[in-house]
Amino acid sequence: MYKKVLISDDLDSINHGVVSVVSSMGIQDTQQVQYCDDAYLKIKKGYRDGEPFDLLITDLSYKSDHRTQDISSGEALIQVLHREHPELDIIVYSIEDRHRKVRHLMQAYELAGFVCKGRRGMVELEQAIRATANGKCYLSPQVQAALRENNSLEIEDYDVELLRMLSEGKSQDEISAHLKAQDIAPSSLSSIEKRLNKLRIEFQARNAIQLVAVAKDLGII
Amino acid sequence: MYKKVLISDDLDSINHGVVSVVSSMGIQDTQQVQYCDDAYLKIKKGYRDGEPFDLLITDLSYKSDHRTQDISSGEALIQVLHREHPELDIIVYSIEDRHRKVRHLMQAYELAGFVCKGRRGMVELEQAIRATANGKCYLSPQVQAALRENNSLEIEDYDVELLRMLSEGKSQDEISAHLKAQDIAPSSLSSIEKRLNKLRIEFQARNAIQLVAVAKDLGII
DNA sequence: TTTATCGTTACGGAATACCGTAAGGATTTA
DNA sequence: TAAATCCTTACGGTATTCCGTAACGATAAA
Repeated sequence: MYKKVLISDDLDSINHGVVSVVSSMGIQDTQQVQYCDDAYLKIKKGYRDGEPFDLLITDLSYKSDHRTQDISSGEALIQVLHREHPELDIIVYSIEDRHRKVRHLMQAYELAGFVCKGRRGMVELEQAIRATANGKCYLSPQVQAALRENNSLEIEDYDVELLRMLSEGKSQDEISAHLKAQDIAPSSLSSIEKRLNKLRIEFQARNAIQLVAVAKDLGII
Repeated sequence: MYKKVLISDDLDSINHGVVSVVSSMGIQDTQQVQYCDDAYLKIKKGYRDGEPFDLLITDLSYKSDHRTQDISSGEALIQVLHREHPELDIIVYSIEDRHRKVRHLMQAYELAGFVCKGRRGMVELEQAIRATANGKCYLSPQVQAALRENNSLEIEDYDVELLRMLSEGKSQDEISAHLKAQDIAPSSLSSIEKRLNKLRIEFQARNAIQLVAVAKDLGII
């Protein structure tokens, strides 16, 4: 079982609940933070002092406030920690349940677990801690299918950029000009049309308006 | 001070935190539910038994699951309770902090308070309970400006419906036909164009794509 | 090397969105 | 009542999107 656990969530009510779950499992050394930067510093300090954390439970979204942060999102925190300390177990505890996103996170950062906040979130979180402490990977039931699916058509950064510019009101002509100016290929109006057409088919959208709406719903932009 | 409090939030971790706040204030009779329908039934039962709740603390968004619900959102719950029991104090405890939405809820349903889930959410919730128990209205600091602002141009249900249909990929022609079929006026293509043009100006959008994107960001659709 | 495939670009036509103008009707104001 | 204002609708022109076709070059396969 884990000895030293760090809990990071910006909402105090969530943090309160998670701490009580972890404590009730007999883990003595639990600390909690509300900012990603604090989480990073605490984990770094743990390594420096020779008493490293062996589990991080973190949210994904952190509301920004008056305190300016170097690390402003849970994913950014996970990314840097996975790079610098790949042996640290990380469980995401988030409202996120979109399979595409879950799969991306699990695979890109080799997460120990992913628990969806929900009606049984605390119960599942306890199961996740027990499982991952034994080296097993844990996923909340509603996202267990995430890893099995292989959405053949992956969205590239280029597509996201197209969708983003569309959502900012740029015409396809302007997008073409912008890409040309930045030496990004393909940049022709025709190529942009073609790519957007592919995206429309993929997301079953009838026009660019619905495409952007769907992309927003899916969290792509 | 309140004697009997009902807490409603679909996330168990949030509920856990709110219960501990309320209990720590010395309120003995606190109950909690995770579905809007349950909240409604419990409150109804309280009145029937002659021991009504005098405060409801509720979230706004409830994730739907296998249990089909008559009341599927916090706003729907608030609406029906405000109509049937206008004397019941209601505090919303939500992640929502968009002023337009907060103002709408506060004014339409005469809420006792609105607390934003955040880093100090539990502290603010306690303040809110103390304030509203004394008949005062409470708003979290970050939304206190909501009531003072008077966004002159209000969005009507009609506009929302237009934006919703746009986001579903309908052409303006199809929207016109749909409105005509439902005997909703104005329904001419020209009127729809004009109305969308007004919305574009209001939201500073360059075209319908950006308009829908902005409307989604603002939570209008 | 030759062939096939894929990605990029160009072009043209149809559909749709965007934008100004104006007529007619309903409502409000003088 | 008469005038002014606002709302709805129609119309026409331009811009943009949508969609099919095709040429061209790069890369991969035979």
